[in-house]
Amino acid sequence: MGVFNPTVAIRTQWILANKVILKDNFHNPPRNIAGVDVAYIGEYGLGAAVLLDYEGLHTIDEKAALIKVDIPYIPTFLAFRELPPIIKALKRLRTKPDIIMVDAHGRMHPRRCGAASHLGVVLNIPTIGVAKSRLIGKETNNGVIIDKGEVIGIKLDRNVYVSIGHRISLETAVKIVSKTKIYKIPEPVRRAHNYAERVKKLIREGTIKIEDLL
DNA sequence: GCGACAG
DNA sequence: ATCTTGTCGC
Repeated sequence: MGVFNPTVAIRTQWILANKVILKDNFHNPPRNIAGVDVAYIGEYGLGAAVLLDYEGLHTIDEKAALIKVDIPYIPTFLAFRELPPIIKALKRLRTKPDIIMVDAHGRMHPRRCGAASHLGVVLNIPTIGVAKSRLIGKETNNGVIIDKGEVIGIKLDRNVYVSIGHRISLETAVKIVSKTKIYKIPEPVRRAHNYAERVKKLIREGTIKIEDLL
């Protein structure tokens, strides 16, 4: 594990948080939407990016990428560990996504810079954060998540947290998540997760060589 | 100081 | 996240 500097990381997050656009800033509805996720194979992080058409939610493209991960998982600093493999996989998609759904929190973060927001600002692409558990904030009876008097996200169903990533309003983010939700986990991130597991299995079986995804 | 803590 | 098989049920 390489060294990780929390002080620098915190400073970076505040800077990026201030660049987040909290209103809709993209062609709505989008033509397509991408889902991203990361699986682990030893010292490698396997980034997965799946692109679907927003209309029928059909898979248009799916790409994977491996990269060595030397940063440990530390709550509130997930982006520094998972974004490298995710960005590498995204760059392999044949089409640039209109919007990206990330398997993590966005604004629902102590410094308002969860991995979803971090990714959106760095790539300047609209993003939405979808997590399966809470990181911060308190929930009101109606599913609204609040932190320091600020609405930072919404809780759907049982354990599906939605927050904006970048260039989108919370209202629109919730609408998009709801529209792409067939099962508990919305399709973009669900497919990215399944794809990552599928590739991971092929690697373990030897069908795919690690070098081919580096 | 104590408890919480995305994946 | 990961270690791991089958099994019960719609």
